[in-house]
Amino acid sequence: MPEQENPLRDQILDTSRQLLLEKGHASLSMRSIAKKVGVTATSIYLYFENKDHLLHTLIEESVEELSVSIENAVEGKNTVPEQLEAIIKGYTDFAFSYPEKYQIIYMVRSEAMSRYPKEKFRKARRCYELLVRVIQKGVETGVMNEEHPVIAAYSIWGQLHGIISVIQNQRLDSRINKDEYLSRSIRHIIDGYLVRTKVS
Amino acid sequence: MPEQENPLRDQILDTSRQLLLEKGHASLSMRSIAKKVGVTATSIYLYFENKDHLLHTLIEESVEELSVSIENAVEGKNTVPEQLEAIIKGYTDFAFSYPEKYQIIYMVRSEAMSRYPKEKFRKARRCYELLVRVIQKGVETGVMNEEHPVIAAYSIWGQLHGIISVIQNQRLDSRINKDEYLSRSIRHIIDGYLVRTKVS
Amino acid sequence: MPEQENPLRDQILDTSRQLLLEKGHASLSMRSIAKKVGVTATSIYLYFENKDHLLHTLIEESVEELSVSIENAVEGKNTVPEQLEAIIKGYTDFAFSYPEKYQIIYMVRSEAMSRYPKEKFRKARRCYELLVRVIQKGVETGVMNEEHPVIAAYSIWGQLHGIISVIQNQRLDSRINKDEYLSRSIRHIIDGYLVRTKVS
Amino acid sequence: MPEQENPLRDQILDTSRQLLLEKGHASLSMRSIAKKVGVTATSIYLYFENKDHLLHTLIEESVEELSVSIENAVEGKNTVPEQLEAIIKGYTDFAFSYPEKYQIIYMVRSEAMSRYPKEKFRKARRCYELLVRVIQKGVETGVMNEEHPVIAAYSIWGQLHGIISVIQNQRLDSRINKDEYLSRSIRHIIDGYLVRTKVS
DNA sequence: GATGAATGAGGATTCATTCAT
DNA sequence: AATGAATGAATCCTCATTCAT
Repeated sequence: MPEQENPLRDQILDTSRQLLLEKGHASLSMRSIAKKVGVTATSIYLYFENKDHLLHTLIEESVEELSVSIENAVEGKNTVPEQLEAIIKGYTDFAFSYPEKYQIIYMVRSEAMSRYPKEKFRKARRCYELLVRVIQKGVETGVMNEEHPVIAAYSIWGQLHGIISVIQNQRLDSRINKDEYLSRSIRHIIDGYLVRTKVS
Repeated sequence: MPEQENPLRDQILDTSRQLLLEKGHASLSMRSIAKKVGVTATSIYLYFENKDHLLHTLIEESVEELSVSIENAVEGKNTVPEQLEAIIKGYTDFAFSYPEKYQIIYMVRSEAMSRYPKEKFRKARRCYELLVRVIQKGVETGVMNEEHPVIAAYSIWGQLHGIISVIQNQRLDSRINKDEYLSRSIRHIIDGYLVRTKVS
Repeated sequence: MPEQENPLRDQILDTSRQLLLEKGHASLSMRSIAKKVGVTATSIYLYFENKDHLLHTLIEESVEELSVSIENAVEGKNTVPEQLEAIIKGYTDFAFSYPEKYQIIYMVRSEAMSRYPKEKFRKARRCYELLVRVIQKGVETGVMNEEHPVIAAYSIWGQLHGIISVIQNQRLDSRINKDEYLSRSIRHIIDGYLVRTKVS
Repeated sequence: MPEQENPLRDQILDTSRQLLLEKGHASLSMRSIAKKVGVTATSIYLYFENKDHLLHTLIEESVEELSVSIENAVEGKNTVPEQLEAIIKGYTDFAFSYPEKYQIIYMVRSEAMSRYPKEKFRKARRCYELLVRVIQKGVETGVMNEEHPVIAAYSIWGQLHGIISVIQNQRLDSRINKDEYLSRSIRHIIDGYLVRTKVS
């Protein structure tokens, strides 16, 4: 049951994402979306009950796509380090392939989020669970040493999101190459969790 | 040129911070600030050219205080691991002691930041330089192994900010204790940078 | 030319009346009617040229039914007091049996009425004429004493409508029983017109 | 403590009343008021918190003035019939001297009234109480015969309002003279309550 | 220093209506 | 006979800002 495809609906979503990234969510108005799409503001209400619903759809779709990206990345990987790297790669690939979608997940937080239906949060939790399972397996196989895999999962996610934020919010020193920053940061994050074998 | 001290000016800034944290930046209006302060909206313009300038002052002051917090924390620490921990402690202490100030540094990004005078960014860089120097010393003394200390400094900062964001944006799983999450995450971050001696 | 009977048309009228009473005429929109009926707003335009025409039809039908109610009530009554009471009973019975229809006759005045075709007013006059004739007969038989029966008829009608309005607009003191208020008021109205025989 | 006099505030109220009478309350918008007054819609909000407050002020002022009109009219009258006639005169004089104010009391009912602060209703009750007392005195002195003076008061008021409505809503037959209609109707209303002495 | 009055632009949303299908 | 898509005008209201005082 694919969300009933509709070109204008999709265009509204795309444009919203674009404006959200360009101008920030404070400047995202129904009017501005409509103007950029080339329709009347009224038309948006044919596809979305109100602004909140539009924003929620935006979030929901992004969360869904992020989950898929991670799940695809991890598929076929067998060892824990490989799986961990894959999850991280799936996450960062999505973040940089679709920065507007990635940022929406966090950006619209304060206002719209407070009215975000609780049940939809659960969907978002899907990818954490994948990460938790990998960590648990890591503990079992001895490559990790975590008392609380759930906490560890949230730690990894937090660190990763922090790194991505620094890049996407343009807070990185201009002399630093973004890719190098990203890969080195990831290396350090992973290093913080893998039990290192003796350096003979 | 000491910032011309003025009680009303300070009150405006304080109230702005408070409202920013309480209601979110979307609800921060000149009127609401004025109302809470107990003056006319017009009065704010006697101290700040416009809303942007007010927000920029808010950011600037927060950045300054954060720097001081970090510098104080590191004072008197001699070894690199101690200094590193102190910097992180100074950073997180500030973040959780003055969440409204901490969040302002990042919160107001999208809108006001685009108009934030570039020169002021440099002030913010002061604390990174402190961190960079510690890392350099770590490399020299052999407890760290970083090709590019500047990148490493930005990595640590990014990771830390990510962890704090997760907590402050209320995205942490409700079953997880915040303090435990923070301390464990910090442990992992540091672990990712310190060369570990043999586990015999 | 019987009003072309059509189930959807009737349903639109019924629903409009219902909404008018439930939500008040300010909330009566073509959309809300359509939604409740279960059709598109566009469909209403197949049966009514526009909102005004719809409202006018509503008024017209109500006026017609009110007339019938009065005429039925008076049928078979022979004496003037009996006929007068019957007319009043027919009027009030209609008002309280079909409050939505009764109120429509007066409610929609301000806006729609100004555009209400004058000729349709004449239909409404039918029941006054009945009342006028009864009063004339009352004068002839000596139970009444009116120089201008037409004026008297409008007086009775005005008073009656006032009483009903007080009840239906919920302006009656909550301690007063509605039925008692109505019957006592009617008694007083009639008393004001009947020549009273000596109180020996 | 006179309502702080302000010319623009008064003009807004006057214009609102005028528009309310001319176009009906469905067409009364903040914009239309502002336009007619010659200011921006925003300016209205300097004097009234919102549209409801404006309407409530309108109602309140009218109720107050009506009360005063009635109280003034009855002053100095000593006998019950005189007092009764005076109350009615005070009521109708107000209704026809300031039709826009009179109609506001009833017109804005459905929507704005539901949000009308309950306490303000009590003020409106003041004039009923005056009427009730007169009726009680009438019963005591034997010129009236009412079991329930309160009900009788509401009856008189209802009848009176009905008569006035017929005139003001332009529902009177064009052949009938308004003043004659009014005076004759009042005569009949009063006749319905006074115990008539024997017609010898 | 501070205010009160005013504005113009813009916010989300709702409405009656039209038109092609 | 009915619909779905679209519109333009209108709704209330909020905002940052200005200006004379």
